[in-house]
Amino acid sequence: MTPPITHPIPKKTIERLSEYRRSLLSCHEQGITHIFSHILAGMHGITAVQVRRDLMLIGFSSDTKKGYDVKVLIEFINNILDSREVMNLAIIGMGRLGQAITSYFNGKRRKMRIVAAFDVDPTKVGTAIDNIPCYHIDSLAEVVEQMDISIAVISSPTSVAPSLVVPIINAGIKGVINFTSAPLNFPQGIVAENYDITTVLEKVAYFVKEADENGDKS
Amino acid sequence: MTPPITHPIPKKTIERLSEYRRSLLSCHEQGITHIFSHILAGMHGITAVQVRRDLMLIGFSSDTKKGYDVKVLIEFINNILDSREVMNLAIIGMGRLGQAITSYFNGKRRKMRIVAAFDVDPTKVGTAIDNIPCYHIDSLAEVVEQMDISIAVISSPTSVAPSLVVPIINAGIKGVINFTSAPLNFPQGIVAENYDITTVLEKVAYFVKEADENGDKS
DNA sequence: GGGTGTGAAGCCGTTCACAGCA
DNA sequence: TGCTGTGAACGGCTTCACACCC
Repeated sequence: MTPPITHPIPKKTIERLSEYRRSLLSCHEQGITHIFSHILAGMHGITAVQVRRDLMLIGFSSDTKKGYDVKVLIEFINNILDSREVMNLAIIGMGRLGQAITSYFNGKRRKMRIVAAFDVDPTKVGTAIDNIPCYHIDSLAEVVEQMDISIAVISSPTSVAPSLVVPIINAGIKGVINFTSAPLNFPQGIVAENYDITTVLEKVAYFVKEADENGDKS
Repeated sequence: MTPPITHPIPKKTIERLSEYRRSLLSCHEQGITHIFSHILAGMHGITAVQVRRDLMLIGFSSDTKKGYDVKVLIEFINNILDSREVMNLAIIGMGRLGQAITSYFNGKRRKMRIVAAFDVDPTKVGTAIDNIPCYHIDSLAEVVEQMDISIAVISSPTSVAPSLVVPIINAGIKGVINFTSAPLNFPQGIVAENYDITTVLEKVAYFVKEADENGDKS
């Protein structure tokens, strides 16, 4: 049932599919069986055309004019986004941010699971936090190999983040999400996303300031 | 010294300015006084042209050909990004994510400060966590008014996030960063950024899967 | 009429290519 | 020569406009 995959799906569309899916799941739980493009769009503050275009890009179309079948669409998005096998993730840095991410995330998706944490704190190493076993960072390569981990989430202090790059590469990690403020460069072949919380705060602050100074029309 | 501000600066450029600034500050600490565009670019995994274009857009240019003067450039970016007065922020949801954000952020920037937290947990309300006083969410409007808070960071459980929208609007908040998975719609006039951690994880997972299935050239 | 699917146009951000300057 | 500044080309994403279908 996986669509033949025509041509590459844009990054932005992938992001929105992930968001659509969450809304659709929540609709499904509420017993909603069909949904119009403009309703789905409204939930996300975007236009109906945008939604329809995204669905077109993934090759989805509804046969009926009563809106999209929620259950069918969820399945379709699952087929696009989810990997066949469960994808295993590791958290590097099991401080408050690491724990927050773990508890926000685990259990939410069937095809992704945070299976290991890494830290240097001797009070954490060797224990399990929120049911996630915590290892010393030095054993990254072995554990990644043993547990078949493909993605690493960096939630360590910013200062130690740069020193993680080489170990992560050597461990054979395929994807990285970096939540620290240190911009990290990984070689071609590793999917990396820098997701710096400080930057968002500063960005919002800037546009608030701008709105205040200028266009704040009555 | 604030530049006359020609025409609106793109969102993406603002994000990068925030990132450049952090790198420049770290260069400055190390005693580096001048930096070439291609060096700065390399730190962020982008091209030198991109850096120069960004600086062009904010009206910065170097008189010397020995690279950009680090200190001068930092000051220039400060003038763009920072507000004149300190901007006060509130955290809504003082769980692990809220605490993590607070400790990651506070003290980092002179012109932004997290000054209050809101929660419903009676063991938290009335106390101070990491030196941030914690109030009950019901007193949002009063505290926002009293403390002159303009930005709210939502780090509550996803399930309660939708119920925060109206109180936030009524409290007169000007900017919102939403870290939950619930897409929130705020009216025109409020700067809002949805910053969903789950989406990033799913996005990276997708592109890892894609790289695995297709182009993984030797 | 109210909704969907989609070519074509438009917009925005990045990259190219090159002029100018020490 | 090596770096900066920038008009122009390019490419990706969004929006317009409209055909089609219940």
